[in-house]
Amino acid sequence: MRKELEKTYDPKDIEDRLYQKWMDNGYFHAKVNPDKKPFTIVMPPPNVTGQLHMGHALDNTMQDILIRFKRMQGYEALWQPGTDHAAIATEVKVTEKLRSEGIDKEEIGREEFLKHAWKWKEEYGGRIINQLKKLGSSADWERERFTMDEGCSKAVEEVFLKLYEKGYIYKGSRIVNWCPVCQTSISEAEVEHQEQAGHFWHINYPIVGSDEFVEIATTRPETLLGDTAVAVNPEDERYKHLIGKMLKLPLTDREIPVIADEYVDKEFGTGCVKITPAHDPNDFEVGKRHNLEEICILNDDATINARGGKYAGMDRYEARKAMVADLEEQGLLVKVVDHTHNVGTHDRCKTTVEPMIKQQWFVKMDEMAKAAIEVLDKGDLEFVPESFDKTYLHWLENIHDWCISRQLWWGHRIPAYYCDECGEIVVAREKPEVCPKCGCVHLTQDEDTLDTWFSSALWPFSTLGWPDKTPELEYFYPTDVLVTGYDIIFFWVIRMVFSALEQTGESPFHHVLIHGLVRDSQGRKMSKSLGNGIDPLEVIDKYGADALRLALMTGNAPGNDMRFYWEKVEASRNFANKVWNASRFIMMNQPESEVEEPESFHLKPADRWILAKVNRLTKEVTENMDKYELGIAVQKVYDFIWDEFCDWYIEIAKLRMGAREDNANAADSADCAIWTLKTVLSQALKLLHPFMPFITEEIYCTLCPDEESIMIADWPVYREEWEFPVYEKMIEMIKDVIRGVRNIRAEMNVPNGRKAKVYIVSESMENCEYFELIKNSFGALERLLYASQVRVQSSKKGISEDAVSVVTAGATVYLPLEDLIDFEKEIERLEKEAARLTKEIARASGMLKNEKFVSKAPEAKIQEEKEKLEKYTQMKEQVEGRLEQLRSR
RNA sequence: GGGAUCUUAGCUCAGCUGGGAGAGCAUCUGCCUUACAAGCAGAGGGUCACAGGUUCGAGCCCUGUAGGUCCCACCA
Repeated sequence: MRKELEKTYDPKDIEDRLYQKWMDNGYFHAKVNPDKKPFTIVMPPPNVTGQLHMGHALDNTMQDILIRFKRMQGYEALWQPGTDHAAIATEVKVTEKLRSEGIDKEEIGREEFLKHAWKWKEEYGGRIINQLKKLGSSADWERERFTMDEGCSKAVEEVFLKLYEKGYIYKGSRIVNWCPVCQTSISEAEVEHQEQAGHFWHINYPIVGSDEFVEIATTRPETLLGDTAVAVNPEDERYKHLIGKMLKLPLTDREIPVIADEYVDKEFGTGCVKITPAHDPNDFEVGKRHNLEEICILNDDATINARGGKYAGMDRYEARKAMVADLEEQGLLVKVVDHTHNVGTHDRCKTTVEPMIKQQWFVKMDEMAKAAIEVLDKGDLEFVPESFDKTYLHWLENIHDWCISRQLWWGHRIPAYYCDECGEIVVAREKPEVCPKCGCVHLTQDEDTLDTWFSSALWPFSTLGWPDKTPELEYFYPTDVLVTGYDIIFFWVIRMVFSALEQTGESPFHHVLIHGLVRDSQGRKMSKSLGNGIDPLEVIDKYGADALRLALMTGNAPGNDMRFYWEKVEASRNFANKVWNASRFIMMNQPESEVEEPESFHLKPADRWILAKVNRLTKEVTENMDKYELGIAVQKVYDFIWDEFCDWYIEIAKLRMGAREDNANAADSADCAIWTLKTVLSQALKLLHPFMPFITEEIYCTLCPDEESIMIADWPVYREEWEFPVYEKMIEMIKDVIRGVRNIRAEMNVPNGRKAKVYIVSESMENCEYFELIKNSFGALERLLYASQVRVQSSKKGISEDAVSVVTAGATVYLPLEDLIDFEKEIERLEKEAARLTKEIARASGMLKNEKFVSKAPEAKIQEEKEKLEKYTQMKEQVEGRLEQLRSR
């Protein structure tokens, strides 16, 4: 059956239709199948409220490529998808939406708010999933999960309970990072350090019972209100005498002691540090060591609280201003010095975080971190590229306990209950009927929810049914590879690893394939505020999903950032069109009846050459896929299809098609070409399919109407019987001749219409028993050489001297272009060529004369150089001979 | 302060275990050659940041220097 394709490839015509077909046929669905080996990837769950951005596009393209590749290789390939409830992100959005409707979150209360949030989730949660589908993602949507669905919530509870029982989860009053805008605690990973220009305020604290002062320097003068000591280094001679003395704390009626602590750096600042245990993590530690009072002076919104006296109610910066003014008035402000320092900000809202003492829930990290370090050391977990090992290890080696409670409503509520009577804490799945301690029936659940990453940390196994021992968990877990950006190694990768090790005893994945960021064309991060983001859907709409995918995959190595260029997408679209048209050509030449596989001895050298090429390509692509070198793999397919298959083989085949009617031999040659075209194309399409799923599917199914889908076709394998070194060499020789002739004609500005005779003088070719085959396989070789006639002979007998000559490795070619030839120029050109060859010969012979090279280099390398030397020597002889001839005219 | 990474053609980037510098875009010259002008055939263009070292041989390995980017870090 012969089918036609449209002249230009239009992705819009096919993408949605094919995606629907794949869905309808259930190709994406993976099931437990003991006859196959499993291959599993869990999709990093995008935020339910999210919109597809370039980062998603890159991340999911990579995963889809791997999944499609493995599926074709015969694995039971599961790509487990889902979405994340994204605690703060969603809560902020829902709150904003309600506010725009005039609804106040606090007024309606928790339950009402959650109803709205769920409604929002139902409404927008599917959006990003549909966008992922546009990209061609072959995830198993039947298994789509949500971090707050029943199963995942059960896993969260289970883990919380287990860790609590083990003592790994505890509640404590500790310094946490507090976001005054979001009004919640956040973890260390969520704090972004930003360098900011600030000041050092030098303030005099009067020494009680003396006229003297102690000068301290601070970047946050407002915290003075919470000072409970001033510390100096015990070795600091300047201040030794002050230790134990009391100071009058300015602007207050309190007195605070001077204490000695190693923490103080003598060299920095004035060497005296004000200690505010309630608002600084270091001071907190100092305070613990010296039993200092912790005076919290801030409200949750970072206004000064009642402890702040006259400053109470002011915002922290307002208070700072007022206090500095007052200090100045009292003559206690010594000086103000410019000072840039790092300020912790909340990564979501960029608000400066305020360290505060709060009752929060923490996960004890030391033991689990140790296990996570070991698993990498043992090699059960590998980063690609390896350099991210250090990032991972460094974080784990310096890890602090993880603050997991959030003062939010949208999320997994902490399964802890407090007895209203005796205050007993009960951690349990269900609210207890009575307090186990005092028997009181009034218990209240903890108001807080869990960090969103607490649930995503369980994603690789919670989605497969854990804590139940499901067949899926048994079969698909641990997963094979996790694909994600380097920016979330801390947030997610690490937490998945230690959670999985703790709960399942295994690393959740064997490999972590890390990619970089997609930046704009100027190298800036794409961001909403800059408005420089490119919407992947717009790209897909304009150029097709395949073009976007290819653009994201080419010219980029694992772990590296990349820039987005429309030109790159355009180039990818052009490639799609190239593939499309090559296929169109083949289909146009498809005879009515199917062409049988020819007897192998019928195959012409060019056929064997391209088979050998596609065979080698298969091997190389597979190897690179296995190494996660997706960029290299697809580049190879691209080069093969464009430079070898289209530019050479199709051109050769064209000529043979044209000659079909001439005789039986020509018809046979044409049949061989058709079979080869089809065979090579379909193999190349398979290799390309993971990268460009739509176009390859459309062509494949048109080309092979009996095939159901390329998605479920077998991944090609390397075939010993497709090695044809002799023919390959031959074709490369002819290609040299053709390129040489084209080159010279272009240089001489010979119009294509002007045909010349071409004499190929070559002993190796003329004597070659296969030469007739070569001529056959190129069909009318004349065409490729713009020749009126092509002759091959072993000597230059009978060739006019007034000819241009081209010396190639295997032959010398003469083009009698008498009227065009400029002998001066011709001599000049040949002299240049001779000089070049002389250099090459010197290089090769130099190497070969070097005893150390000969004795140390591998045999193959030596052989290679010997062959080169021989080749160039021969070529130079030819050039010299020709020069002599021309000079003696 | 620690660490990672980068510096290759005008631009953006590849270059896998060391063995004669590549691609895309851009530029220049010819071509509407009946699959494709989203195309075809050619051309020009690079001391691979710099300085040492290892090696028969270095874009690649080692050391240092300079510059850029990123991450981590409790110096008030």
